[in-house]
Amino acid sequence: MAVDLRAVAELSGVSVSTVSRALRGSPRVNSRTRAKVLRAAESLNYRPNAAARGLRTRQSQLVGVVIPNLVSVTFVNLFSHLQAGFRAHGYETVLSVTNGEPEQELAAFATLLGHQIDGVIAIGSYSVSTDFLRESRLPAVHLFNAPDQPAGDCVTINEFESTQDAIGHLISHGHRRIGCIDGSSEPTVAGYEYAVRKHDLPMDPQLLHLGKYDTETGTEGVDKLVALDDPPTAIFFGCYENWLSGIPRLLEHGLTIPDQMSVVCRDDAEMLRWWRPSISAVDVQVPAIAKLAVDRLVDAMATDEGALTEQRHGKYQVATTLIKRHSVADPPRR
Amino acid sequence: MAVDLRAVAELSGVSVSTVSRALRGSPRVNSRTRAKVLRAAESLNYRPNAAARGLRTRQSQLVGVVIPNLVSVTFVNLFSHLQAGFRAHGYETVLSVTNGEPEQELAAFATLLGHQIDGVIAIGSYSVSTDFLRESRLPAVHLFNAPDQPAGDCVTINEFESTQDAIGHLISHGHRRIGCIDGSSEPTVAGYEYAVRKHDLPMDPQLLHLGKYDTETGTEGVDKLVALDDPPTAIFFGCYENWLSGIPRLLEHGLTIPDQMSVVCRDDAEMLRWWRPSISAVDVQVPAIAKLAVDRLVDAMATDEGALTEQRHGKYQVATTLIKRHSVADPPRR
DNA sequence: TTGTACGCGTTATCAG
DNA sequence: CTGATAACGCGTACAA
Repeated sequence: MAVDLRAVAELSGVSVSTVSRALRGSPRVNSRTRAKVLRAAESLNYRPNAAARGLRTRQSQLVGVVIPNLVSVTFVNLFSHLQAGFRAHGYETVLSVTNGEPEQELAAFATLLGHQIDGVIAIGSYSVSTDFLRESRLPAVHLFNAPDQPAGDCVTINEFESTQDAIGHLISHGHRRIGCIDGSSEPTVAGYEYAVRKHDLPMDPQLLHLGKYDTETGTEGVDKLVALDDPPTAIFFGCYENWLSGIPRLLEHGLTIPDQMSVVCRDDAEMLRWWRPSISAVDVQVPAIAKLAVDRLVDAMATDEGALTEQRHGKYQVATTLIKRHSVADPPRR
Repeated sequence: MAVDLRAVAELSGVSVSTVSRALRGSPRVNSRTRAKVLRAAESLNYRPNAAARGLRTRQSQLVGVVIPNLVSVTFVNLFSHLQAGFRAHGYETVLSVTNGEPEQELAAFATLLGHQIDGVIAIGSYSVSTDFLRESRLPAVHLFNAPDQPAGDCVTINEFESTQDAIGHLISHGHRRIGCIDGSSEPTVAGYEYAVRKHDLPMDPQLLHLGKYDTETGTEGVDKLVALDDPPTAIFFGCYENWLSGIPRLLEHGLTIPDQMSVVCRDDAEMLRWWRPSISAVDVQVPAIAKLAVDRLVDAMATDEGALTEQRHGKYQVATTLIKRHSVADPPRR
C-alpha cells in the first residue's frame, strides 16, 4: 500500500541502496541514474518513512519544546521562533504544554523520550523533572530558568536588571511608593530592593505581591495594593499573565493610567502598544532568546556523540529593553 | 547504550517476546513472570521506542494539528483542548503553524505525513493542500471550514447564524447603521445581509469591511468605517485578530464604548470580560468543537482499516452563544 | 505459558 | 558507481 524505497527501486530498475543514496544526495551515484530515480520517486509520490530512518540512524530530527502555557504571548512568540529556528536546522518541533504542573512536565519528558526526540527545550522546569532530564542524558537547554543542577545550557533574561531598570524609571519620575506584582522570582525581588535602596527610599514589603505566573495573581495583587493604607502611586508587573488581568483590574478600581497610577510591565506585547494610554514595558527580546536557545541545543545535539560525561553547562543571559510609552507620569500631589 | 527489550529480557531471564507481551499487558503470560519483567523494566528505566513500535504496527499514535496561527486565543484554546482530548485516547499531538500561508500548510502536511502521523486536524485549510490531503488518504477532520471536496469530516461554527444573532442584537437596540469587520467569510456576509433585510433596514456595502484574519484588517476596517460620511453607530467584529486591534483603534479615534459606538465581537476571550466596559461577544464553544473533532478523527482512524473508498464525509456545526455584557447601548441621538 | 524467527522501511557495510 | 545483506527495536505468527 504505502510506497517505499523498494517500490521506487523497482520502477527505476535499480537497487534500494542506490535509490537511498540518490535520494539523499550522495555523490557516489551516477547523475543519470540519479535523475531516473528522482523521476520515479516523484511519480510515485515517494515520501521517506521518518520512523524507519530514525530507527536506523538513531536520530529522529525531532526536538521537544516543553512549555508551561500558551496564554502568555511571550511563550507563543517564543514557540513560533523556536519552531522556525529548528526547522532551519532540519529539525521538526514537538510541543508539550504542562500547565505549570510538575507531573505533567515529567510526563511530557517521558513521552517525548519515548518518541526518540533528539533534544529538548525546557521552559520553567521543576527540579524533579530536571533531575529526570539530566539522568536521561538527553541534550537539553533550559529557558527562562537556570536550575542548580541543570541538564544543559541555560538561557535566561536578566530579571534582576530589568526589574531595577523599570523601578528606577518610576523612581526617576518621582514615585516613592512602588508596587511590584510577579510570579515568585528572587531576582525580581532583589532588583526591586536594590533599586529602592540605591535611591534611599524606604523598603516596604507590603508593596511586594509575589504569587504565581497566572491571571489570578494579577487581580489579587492589584486588589491588595490598592487597599493599602498608603497605596503605591505606581506598579510594576513582572509577567504577562499578571498584567493581562491586573491592568483591567486597576481600571475597575476606577484608577486612571497614568494620572492616578503609573504602570510598567515586563513582557511586551502588541496589545500594550494599542491600549490607550499605551503602556511602557520591558521587552524580553524573544527572537534573540529563541535564536540563542536553538543554537545551543543544535550544538549540544551535534557534539553529543562525543558525550563529555561531566560537561560544564553554559549560562547565558539576554539583555532586556525598557520601552517608554505613555503609562508613566509623575505621581499625583497629595 | 539505550535500554531496549533485549536488555530487559536478559535481566529478567526470559525472551524478548515474553517481555513484550508482559509489558503490553497480554493475558498470555504468567503473572509471576510478568511481575519479574515489570520489575526489571522499572529498574532499567525501560521506555519503549515509539519509532520501532510504529514501524512494526504501522501506527504512530501521533496526530497532526495544522493551524494558521497561535495569535488568536481561540486557536490556542482549541489546541489545548485538542491535545488533552487526543491524549485521553492515547494519541500525542504534533502542532504545525502555517501563518496562513498555503505553501507552509502544504509543507506541514508533507512533513507530518513523513512522520507517519495517524491522522490530522486541518484548520482553515486551502484548496491545494486539501487536495494533497485528500489524495494522501490520511484520516482527517476539517475545522472551522468545510471545503467543497473535503478530505474528511468537517466541523464548523455557524457563522451565518452567529452573525445574524449579533447583528440582530444590535438592531434590537435601535442601531440602523452597523459596521461589520471580518476576514473574508461568505456566511458572515450572508448573515449580515439577512439580519439587515429581515428588519427592513437599507443594505449599505460600505459598512462591510472584509479583509483577512489578522490585526491589520482590524485597524484598517475601523479607520474606514469611522471615516464614512455617515458612520455606523455599532460594529460587529467577526474574529479575534480583528477585534484585538480594532477595539483599541476605536478608542484611539476618541470614541467611547458603548456611548458613541456599540461593539459586539465573535471569538470570546477572558480579556473581553476584563476590559471596561466589558465587551459583548459570541462564544464559539471551543471545548465542544474540540471534543467533536477529536471524536470524529479518532473514529476515522479506527475505521480506516476498513477503508471505504468513496466514503461520504459528515458535516457538523456547533452552535454559538451570544454573551451580553456592557458594550452595547442605544445609538446616540443625532 | 514461553521461545524462535521474521519483517516493518531505512541506512550502512562491504563486495563487486 | 552499484548491489546484496545485515542491522535498528519491536510485535506477532508459529512452533514448542
